[in-house]
Amino acid sequence: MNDPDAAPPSLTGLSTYLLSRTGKAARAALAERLAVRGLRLWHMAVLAALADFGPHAQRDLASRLGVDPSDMAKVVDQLASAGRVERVRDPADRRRLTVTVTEEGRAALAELDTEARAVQDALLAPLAAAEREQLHALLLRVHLALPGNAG
Amino acid sequence: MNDPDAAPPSLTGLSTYLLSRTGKAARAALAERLAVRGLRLWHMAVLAALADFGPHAQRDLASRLGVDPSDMAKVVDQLASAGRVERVRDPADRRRLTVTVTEEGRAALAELDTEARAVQDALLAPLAAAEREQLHALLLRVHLALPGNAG
DNA sequence: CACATATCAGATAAACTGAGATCG
DNA sequence: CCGATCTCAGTTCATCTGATATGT
Repeated sequence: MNDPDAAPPSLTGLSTYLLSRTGKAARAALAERLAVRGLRLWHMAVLAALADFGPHAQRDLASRLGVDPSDMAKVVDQLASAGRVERVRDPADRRRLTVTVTEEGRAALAELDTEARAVQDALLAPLAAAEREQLHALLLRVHLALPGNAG
Repeated sequence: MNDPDAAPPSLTGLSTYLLSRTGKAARAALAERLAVRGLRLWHMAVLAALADFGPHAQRDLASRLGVDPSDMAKVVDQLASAGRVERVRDPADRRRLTVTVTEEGRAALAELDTEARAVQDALLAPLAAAEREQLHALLLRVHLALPGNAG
């Protein structure tokens, strides 16, 4: 009760504060795990987008993931250097670079997903399985309504 | 369905991703509102901690909110310049600065809370009232289990 | 002397901005 | 000529480190 590190009720009474805090903890925990492989969160996001939706122009990748095109250039460059994606000029529009995930990329994504599940299990440890599903369903609806995620 | 800006299911299937994304959106939306008053999120957090728990040594404020003491020095300094908190030397231990919220500070906090509620209403618009309470209860349990928030 | 507190200066990483090169 | 794509360089902001001054 008298925990000197307890958060202010004025803040914990706000769902947005809890979202912000738990989201930050989730991100930090996963980022730490990816760092030991020399990867960052955007690397995983790019691999996931390519695996789920197939090859993208670099511009479309940036748009889908909500990241700046100039930053996407660096991320894709790093993934290409590691052999996890391939970049080829689109013959139909030679401004565009078509990015494709490689087999190494798919394998890496599978491992990253395992890491993410482990982080999630740790984070959601206080919740029972049914509660986790509830939480996920609620979050999914909130996420879908975010600007730029229109369903 | 073919929305070119839809997020990858590999990611939206992870609750941690949804937490991270919605949390970021919540933080950004509130930060934008506070910015027009020349405030940032930490300012609100400090005011909330002082209002909820009474005066703190600056070091204890940093510890409670999980922010670096060197950064807390700046935040408190800005709040003091705006007359929202007061700093006095602790006579019992003259290394310590006891920080107290002023009436202006309390008034500001009330306004910030109104802003936060508005942001929250917008963010959680897709959910019914009972669902919002469910979400809040689940998040609260996850938050309490985070390292440094031991209850 | 060892430790704690507050503060300052600098490092680091993430996100954003602007400009240039290539191409449609 | 205008606009889109990719890329590089630089800015901004938050967070973290290190060092210093003061006090216990």
